[in-house]
Amino acid sequence: MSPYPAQVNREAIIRRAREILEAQGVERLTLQYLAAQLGIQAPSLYRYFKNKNELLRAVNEETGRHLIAAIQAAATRGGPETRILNMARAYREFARQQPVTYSLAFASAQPDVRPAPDALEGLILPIQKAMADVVGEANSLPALRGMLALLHGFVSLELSERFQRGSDFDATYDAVVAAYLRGWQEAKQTLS
Amino acid sequence: MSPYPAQVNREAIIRRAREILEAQGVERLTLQYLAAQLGIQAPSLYRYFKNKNELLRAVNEETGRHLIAAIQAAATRGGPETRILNMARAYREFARQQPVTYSLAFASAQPDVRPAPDALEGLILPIQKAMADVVGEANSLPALRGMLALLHGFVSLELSERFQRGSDFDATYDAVVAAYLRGWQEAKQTLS
DNA sequence: TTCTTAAGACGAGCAACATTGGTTTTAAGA
DNA sequence: TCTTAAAACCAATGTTGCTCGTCTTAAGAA
Repeated sequence: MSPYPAQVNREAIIRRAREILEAQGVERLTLQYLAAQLGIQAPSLYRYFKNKNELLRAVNEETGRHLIAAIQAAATRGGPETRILNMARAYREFARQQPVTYSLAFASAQPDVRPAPDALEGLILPIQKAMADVVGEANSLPALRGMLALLHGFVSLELSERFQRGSDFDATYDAVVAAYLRGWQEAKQTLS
Repeated sequence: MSPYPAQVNREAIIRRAREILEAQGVERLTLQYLAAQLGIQAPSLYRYFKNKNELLRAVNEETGRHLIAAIQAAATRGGPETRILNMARAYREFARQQPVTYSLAFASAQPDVRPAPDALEGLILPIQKAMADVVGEANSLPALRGMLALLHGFVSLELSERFQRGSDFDATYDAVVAAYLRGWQEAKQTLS
């Protein structure tokens, strides 16, 4: 096909970039270093990505796909409350296992490195579904948004060590998610 | 006192840096540009800050102080639930009015630019106090953490436009905060 | 008033970085 | 064997954070 078999491709670049991120941190992910790890020169990366931000966006969308997979795998069985708790745990587990890529993908202020919104739909859908079962269709959307905020907020604060340390985050997390759900269920009973 | 009256000082530098941040974005806050806006040269800034990260940390701690003032001003009157709702609204209002500085201070992944934990104690205390009144002392700490997560998470997702647009965020926010509080109150009743 | 002094500002320059343009290398297909 | 075009490279540029040594200036001592 091609008159010059490529030594790399987008997938390989993204994979290596994510490895560098988790193993050595964001600041080590320079184009020079990434290229060197791939056995090529930095300018060659521009064959595959318009610029560094586009590369980062691709990395973040890959992170999004992994997170989606983790969420979906956690929502296989049980009632809606159980599924939500399991998804919430999987969400936090994912962020704790891949803190650098998670932060880069979901806590970055830069607009042009964020995953495209529709690339994250698979993340929202299973949670939305279970939430609708728990709190009812009427409150489904605001309840979902609060849940996403709660998960992302807790994980962000935990990763950036803004909680005072010393207590059991696992139990706190479960309790917080449960409390939030209870609050919406209470509303449901009140309104119906 | 000094044999050479300074043309700038830490406060003036921090103030100008925050102006640049909100008016022109993070990427415009380079040492060269900041210095030029102050009428000095970039190397002179190193008289006042060890490096750029220390400058950013000072900027973020100033942002923290402003946020604390806004929170405290919002918690002056009313019962605990009212105070919490008002503080939550003030928190979001602050972040919406100063999105760049807020994101830099509280959504940044860089550890060494984050405000020192004890610099944010004034932020936590009033919320903690009101939370204790609402959910009881026993659950006070986990409930507080969940509340902080909820506020920060909601604001972060809203600022980074990760909610699908089109609905009333004001009402959603209030409803979400109220639901979370209700959930803990429910637990209190159940346990007592 | 003159002199000493040290803080404050500057100029020059470095290394790391992303990015670009032009050139060379390579292997597939004619 | 020759043509071709993709892939990789080399050289170079502009920007950035940062350092070093030097000069400038006004306060306080003489």
